Amino acid sequence: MKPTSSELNILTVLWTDGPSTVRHVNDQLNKQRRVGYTNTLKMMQLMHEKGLLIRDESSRSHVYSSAIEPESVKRDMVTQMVDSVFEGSTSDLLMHALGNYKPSKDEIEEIRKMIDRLEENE
Amino acid sequence: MKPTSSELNILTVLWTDGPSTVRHVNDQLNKQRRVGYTNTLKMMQLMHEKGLLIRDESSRSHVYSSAIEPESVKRDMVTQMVDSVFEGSTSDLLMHALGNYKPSKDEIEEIRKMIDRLEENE
DNA sequence: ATTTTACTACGAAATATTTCGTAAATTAAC
DNA sequence: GTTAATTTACGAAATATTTCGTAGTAAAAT
Repeated sequence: MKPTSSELNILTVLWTDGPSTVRHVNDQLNKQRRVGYTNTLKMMQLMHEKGLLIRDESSRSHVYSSAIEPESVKRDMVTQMVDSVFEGSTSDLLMHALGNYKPSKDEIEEIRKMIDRLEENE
Repeated sequence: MKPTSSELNILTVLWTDGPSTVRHVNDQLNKQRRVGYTNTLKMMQLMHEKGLLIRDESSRSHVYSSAIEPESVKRDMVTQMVDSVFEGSTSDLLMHALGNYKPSKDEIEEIRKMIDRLEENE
């Protein structure tokens, strides 16, 4: 699954706030940039048709929720990025991500643990 | 700089093979997927207008090269990805990248070194 | 010199993505 | 019950991206 930029904005709201009306999603989006209500509505209707969103029509204000898990989207986007930009090299991506990153001590420890775990699985 | 998908394909060829004619780029692209010559030509002309490519017109077959460094594009794309998908958390991206990754011992060592270097800079 | 080949220029078509306007329907307010 | 407010439906416009067809031009081959 490779959502477009606008779709991703909507998904992020739903992942964060849970099932929501168009009104709520639109309000959240407008904290970042101006976007019209019918615009958001149309996007969410299209996403519903695509199977990206689930819609509960039982009440007048339809309640939408994400049909896909954030983990799966994140995984796919990392994979796609590695393939398209880093020529298949995950370690190259890691190098770049680490390159312009100032992690806290805690985060560094977390990363170390992750690597230790990887090493054990050989 | 946030090149589109097609633009990225062309840039990758130029980064790998250096300054090239449209013919060469098109040949390389066709190893992956069918794409017409004029299609590639048009893309590269547009990219030239945008300032994404440099064009040497001295010989009949124009020779194009990338106007931007791969490092800078990679950096920008990682940043953009962190912002749009991982809500600003680089370590979240790292976790996902490490998550579905089976690195070799050498690569693990390389990553360790990178982390050690980060820790020193505190 | 004539024909063939390869390339660029140009415009437009095709597709995908995003945005908007208007009408119809339902609920809420008065 | 009428009016006002909110929501969805629908269609279309606007924009961005990708693909293609044709014509003109220069070089190469014969």
